[in-house]
Amino acid sequence: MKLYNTLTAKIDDIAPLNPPRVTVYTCGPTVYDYPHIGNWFTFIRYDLLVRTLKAAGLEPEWVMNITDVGHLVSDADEGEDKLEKGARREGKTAWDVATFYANYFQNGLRRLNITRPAHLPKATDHIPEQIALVEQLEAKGYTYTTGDGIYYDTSKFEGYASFARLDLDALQAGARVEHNPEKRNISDFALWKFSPADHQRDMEWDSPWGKGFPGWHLECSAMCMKYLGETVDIHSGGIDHVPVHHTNEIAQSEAATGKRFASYWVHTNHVTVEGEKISKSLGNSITLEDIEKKGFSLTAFRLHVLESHYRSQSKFSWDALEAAQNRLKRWQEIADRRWQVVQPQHFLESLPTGPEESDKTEAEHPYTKLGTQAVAQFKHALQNDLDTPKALAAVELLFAAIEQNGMASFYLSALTQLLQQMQYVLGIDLFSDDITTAQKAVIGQREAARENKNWAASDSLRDQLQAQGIGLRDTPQGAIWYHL
RNA sequence: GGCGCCUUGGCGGAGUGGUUACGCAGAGGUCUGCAAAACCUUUUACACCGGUUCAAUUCCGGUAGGCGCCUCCA
Repeated sequence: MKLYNTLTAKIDDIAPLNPPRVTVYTCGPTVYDYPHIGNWFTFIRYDLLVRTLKAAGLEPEWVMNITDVGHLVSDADEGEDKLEKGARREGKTAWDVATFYANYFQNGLRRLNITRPAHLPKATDHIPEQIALVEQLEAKGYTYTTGDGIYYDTSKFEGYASFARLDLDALQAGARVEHNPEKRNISDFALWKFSPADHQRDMEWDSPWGKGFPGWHLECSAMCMKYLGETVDIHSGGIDHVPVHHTNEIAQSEAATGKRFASYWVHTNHVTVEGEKISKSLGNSITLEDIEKKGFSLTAFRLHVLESHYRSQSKFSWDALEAAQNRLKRWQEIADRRWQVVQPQHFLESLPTGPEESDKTEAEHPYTKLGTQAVAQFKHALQNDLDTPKALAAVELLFAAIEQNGMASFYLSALTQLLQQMQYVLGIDLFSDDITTAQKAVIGQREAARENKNWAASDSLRDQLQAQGIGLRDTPQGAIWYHL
């Protein structure tokens, strides 16, 4: 299994600390509003990562946090807490907002067939752990106090800039936002923020430094280490987290433990809509409900996500989603043909005959090999940095052969294997049930009616099946059915 | 202003120093009782300008355009 590692800036072989166990931490959602498709792109891709690790014979233990406090409007710890802001907008408390959107998020995981992580810890359930981490950092001299909180002194952590390859001096010169003037370095960030004097927060806790709430970066370090140990194998998140959030997580965690925080860092790129990034202010935050409202299935959406590589900046458009839905429909029809094996005459003729060639059976036939190749290519593509577009091309390789040559018996094993892989690794289930004996009988009757050119009877039988959700198409080899 | 990425045919999207990616859509044709498919064909695809090379879409340099992060955001 190979993955691009932000830490080393190259594609690395995954070697977990304690194989076959592999620990995976993902930065989850901040539950202050409905997630948009960009968020879901990310979570589908991490689901893919976990499923692929499993398919590679590893035993992933996946933890995804839920941020329900402390994520300020700016990632650099300025501005208002998103939860408190959301609460004001909706006329609820921050606690209500967090609960509502956390539930919505977990529902979304189910709807999109995203593997449920082993743990989905909430920041508000881990305040003591976070306070303990700040105390550790304080004891080691990494912190200082300002009027509004306890800050981390990034100049004390050697190599702070190296993970994201930051140019701190340039950052200083280019800063466009007003920062807390008490900060010693522009990159310093809050570990613990004091509650404001002028109003009462919904969420606040006592701490050795006074009443307040934890900084956003702190929760991930604390929960990751609590559930997965001081060194996690794979840490993942959106690409936007590289320069600030993950850089700060590394600084906090490694300063506290003196150990490497994560061996592999995996980042997904963002998706654009109409060539622009998704943002609340641009009003292009499409939700799952919007997708369903337009008549698209969430499976089609999932397939669309998998049609691009996770590290490329992908594009979302309704046309592209429609293309994915059409493709999915075609695939479902091919999957149905698992039940309709017909040995095409031209294959039988092309098979070698004669006693001296009796070993050269179907297995060596080029058409049979094609199926084996497709399965191999599929697996290889995914285990090589999650190359889903290439994996989908492998699926097409076999599916096109079936469409062109017919559903011959020697495609059956490859088809079944690919359908299993798609269900297991891609999370797209194309397995369908066979039609009933009665339905098969109807098809037989219709064939007979057609023989007799009794078109009225033939059409009525076809309508009868259509009402049961079975479509037919006539071919020279007979009728092929599919689920509508 | 700083840092980074990208530019492939109508759309989406891989990949490669010389051989069809793939999907969706469009056009023409074959087949067809109807329907639905299927099959075949199809528009000089790799931003532009140089360079390296026997050969570049694929490597190097530059130009133009787009995008992302530093600020709402995965």
